[in-house]
Amino acid sequence: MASRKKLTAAARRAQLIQVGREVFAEKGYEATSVEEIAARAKVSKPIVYEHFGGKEGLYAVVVDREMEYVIGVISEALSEGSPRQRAEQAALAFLIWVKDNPDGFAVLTHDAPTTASSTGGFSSLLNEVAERVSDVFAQAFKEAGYDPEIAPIYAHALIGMVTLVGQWWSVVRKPSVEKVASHIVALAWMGLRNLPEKPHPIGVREKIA
Amino acid sequence: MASRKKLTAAARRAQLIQVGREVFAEKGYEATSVEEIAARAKVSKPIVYEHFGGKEGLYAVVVDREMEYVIGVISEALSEGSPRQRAEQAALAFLIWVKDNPDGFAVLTHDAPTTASSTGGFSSLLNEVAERVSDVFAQAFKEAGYDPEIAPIYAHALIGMVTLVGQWWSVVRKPSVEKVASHIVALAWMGLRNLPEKPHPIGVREKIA
DNA sequence: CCATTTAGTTACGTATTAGTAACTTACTAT
DNA sequence: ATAGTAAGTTACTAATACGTAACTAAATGG
Repeated sequence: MASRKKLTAAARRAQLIQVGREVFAEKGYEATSVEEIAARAKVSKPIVYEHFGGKEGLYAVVVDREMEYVIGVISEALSEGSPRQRAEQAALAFLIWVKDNPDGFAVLTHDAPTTASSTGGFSSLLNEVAERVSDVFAQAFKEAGYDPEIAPIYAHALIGMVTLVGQWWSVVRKPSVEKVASHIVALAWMGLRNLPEKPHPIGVREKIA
Repeated sequence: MASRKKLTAAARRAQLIQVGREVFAEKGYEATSVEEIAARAKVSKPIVYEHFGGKEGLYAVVVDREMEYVIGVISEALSEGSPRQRAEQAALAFLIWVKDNPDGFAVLTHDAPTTASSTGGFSSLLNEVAERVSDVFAQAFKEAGYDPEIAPIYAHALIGMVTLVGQWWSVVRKPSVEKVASHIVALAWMGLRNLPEKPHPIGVREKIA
């Protein structure tokens, strides 16, 4: 009875996706109720069913959008430049995405519904992102004539690195993403052994390699 | 009515912890019902309440045990040797834990309940592990006279790296943990830039650094 | 062998929530 | 204006799950 205005189907759909992403980000899939989404959109439950068929439907749409977006951003960042530049661009792109789109990031880090997991086995969708990046790596490894079996190790390592740092950063929000990205890339590129100037080594004792 | 035998309180408690860990590992906190836990333990629901007060109680116990264990293992691995040795030992210790205790690992990877999050903000408990490792790093950074503000970046990066690789590995289970650990450590220590012999660089083009 | 304790069970009460059926109100084009 | 349609609501069903009260069966010791 509050807001007596009506939206077009498209507009309401868009709004519901936004609100849904918000709530899924906050509570995760299982803990969110359709009713809460409806309430926050100032609309009644059946509307959600009208547009998305149900909870899973809306979730699927939200996830798909976010996945496509982040994969696109990373792929593009990875598409040209020297290897190091690619790494730098990709890391920065990912962190900027985390910064500008915390809800989407949260949705992908939370547990996926136990049932409808498309690429079964993984609990969080970011593993799926890692899988897709793995393919790119495997390709590169193959072309370079190296063992493609170990490509996933590196792909997952790098994604995992950026992901957990992103998660940490999205809570503390300091220092700047650029600074964080530079440190990450320094680590990934130079290794702990010989980090340049600003970024410093991990341990106290520096003797042996 | 099936199994007409009785266990001692301690034994039942131990069994319930084990079963609970199993189920929480499979479905995550929200999606598991105490009824299922009871059923799998071939026992009726109130027993669970008798022993742990409820779902959260059992979950808390399971999590606490697993946390203490993995933190202990990592701390010990980190306690002596050259910096590189420490890193190697820690990574290997972590991966071995993943290998030998996949359920515990899964529990810590899944979402924690939205309500009782002790160290609020984080969704998965492994972030908490990272936090505790951060402290160790910060200490080392401080003693070495470097900016301790950036220590968490490296700590989270390393843990994230090992975690996601562990998650991937716990699904494919190949190659051996030792091999995986060596690759990870090579990456962390040498960086992508100059990986030794076996581990090869990320990109195709090798010109510029 | 029987009494007391300890482990375990059945049966409920209450609450939440996914999903649906039937009805109503705002918009729009003739 | 008004007929028709698109958007939205109320009210309900069915299922699931947490938690508890009251009761029962097995072990243990005198």
